[in-house]
Amino acid sequence: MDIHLYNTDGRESQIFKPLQNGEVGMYCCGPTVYNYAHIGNMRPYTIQDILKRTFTYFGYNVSHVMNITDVGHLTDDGDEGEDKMIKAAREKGMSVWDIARFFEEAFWKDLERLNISRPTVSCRATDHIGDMIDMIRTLEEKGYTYISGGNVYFDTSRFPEYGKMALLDRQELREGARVGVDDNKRNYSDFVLWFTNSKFENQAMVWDSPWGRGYPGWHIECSAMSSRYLGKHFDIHCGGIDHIPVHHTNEIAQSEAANGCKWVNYWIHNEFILMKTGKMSKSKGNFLTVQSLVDEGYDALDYRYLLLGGHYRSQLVFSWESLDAARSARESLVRKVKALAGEGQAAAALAGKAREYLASFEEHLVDDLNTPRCLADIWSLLKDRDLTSPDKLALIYRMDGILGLRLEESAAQEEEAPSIGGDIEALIEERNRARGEKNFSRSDEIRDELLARGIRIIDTPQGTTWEKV
RNA sequence: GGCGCCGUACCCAAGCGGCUAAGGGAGUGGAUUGCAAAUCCAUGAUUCAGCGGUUCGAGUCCGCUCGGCGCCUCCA
Repeated sequence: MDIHLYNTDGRESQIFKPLQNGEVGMYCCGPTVYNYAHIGNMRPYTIQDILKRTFTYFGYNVSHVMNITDVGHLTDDGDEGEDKMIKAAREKGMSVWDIARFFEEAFWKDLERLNISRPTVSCRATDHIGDMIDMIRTLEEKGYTYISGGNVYFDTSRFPEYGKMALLDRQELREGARVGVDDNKRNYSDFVLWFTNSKFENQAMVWDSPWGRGYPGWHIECSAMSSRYLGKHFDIHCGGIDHIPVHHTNEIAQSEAANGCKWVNYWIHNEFILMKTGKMSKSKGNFLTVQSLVDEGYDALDYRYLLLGGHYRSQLVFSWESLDAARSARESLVRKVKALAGEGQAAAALAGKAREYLASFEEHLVDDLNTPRCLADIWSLLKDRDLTSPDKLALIYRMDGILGLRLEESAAQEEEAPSIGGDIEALIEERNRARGEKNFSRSDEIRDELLARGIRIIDTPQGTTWEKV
């Protein structure tokens, strides 16, 4: 089945053609580990997870590489400001190395809670300084660099295709609109490959290099590490839409200049999650973490559902109301799946109308990952009276293999009795006795009491059960 | 100033030239229930910000107006 993806390079939907039959190499920009990742950061990882599952579903072998940026970068725009890692380290009273590991662990935990599968390879920038130095040397040998003010710069005027993917030539950039102009640069768009001349003090992470002791510029890691793990030319590069004009533009320039060939075939960029007050960003402080949603009583998967409810290339404004709606929908799905599972096993094979539903789902999936439609397919098949329960279960389990809402797992989960300082069963028995005697004030009293302790009573024709609120 | 995106029911959100404008949440009515919860059934835009235009046919293409947002070297 053809997989259609919107390629930023060309700004059109294209049929995915792998470089090697049955193989996909994808590189995804990973986290900068000086703080917790926020829920906006989780959108790219979620959609990349969907993309990867889609390829796997259709039989591809996926090599998924993600970097961990654990080298310090700057708090301010341009070459001003304090190193973020050092700032965090000072504030937490930890070393920069410990800070990096601490937030990296927190990141993996968030991915796990959102049911995002781990990349095939995750690579730390600090483990690949040698690769970066090698690449800078190659660029230097080929004449793409110059040294100015103690730092090594990439000379963008030597790379005629600079900014092609980002369509920068169409824009009249307002130089210095937000950022101080670096007088050491020959061209406005030039960028640092290697710093030896730090503008801030106490740089904690430094390495020896042919240009002196220092540290890498912030674009080179992705070029060096992707080439190492995926080769000089690979299929897909993913990231947030904000990376298009600078980070990815610079990555393309230095990679293609160094490698002497086309670097990436498909660029997949996700739009932003916004707060009502505007963009969510670490430096603005108006961000929410996965943990903060959990603290508010939500399941991380409620957020995954919320993300899947919108298309990845559209902005999505986060609100508690929409998270509530996502939670209601997800919990309802789990209940329905649970009910179906109670009726028997999933069908071993799909036939007739069930196949039509699967076909529809697949069609929506390969249409640039139209997850809102995929969710709609699930809801439609649930309501279809012509499908048997085993068919529905089989379909849902299969579809959830892509959507990753852990429906099977959640439905199979036995409710764990919270400790309420008493025996739930005994109270339920007492209540049913009261109901039998039509003593409803007593039975309602017991129900309210249990509800206050987090247990909701459910009367069914088959008897009384309970669930955690 | 330049580049780009968006405006679809009470809310979120698909649809991107052609059957009756997906789906979810909330609401309402009914069935069920001692009452609830859950579940099931029913119910929702003669209409897609506004105004023009192109077309046999337009949320869907073009222009203008109004409103919102993002980017222009920290950023997913």
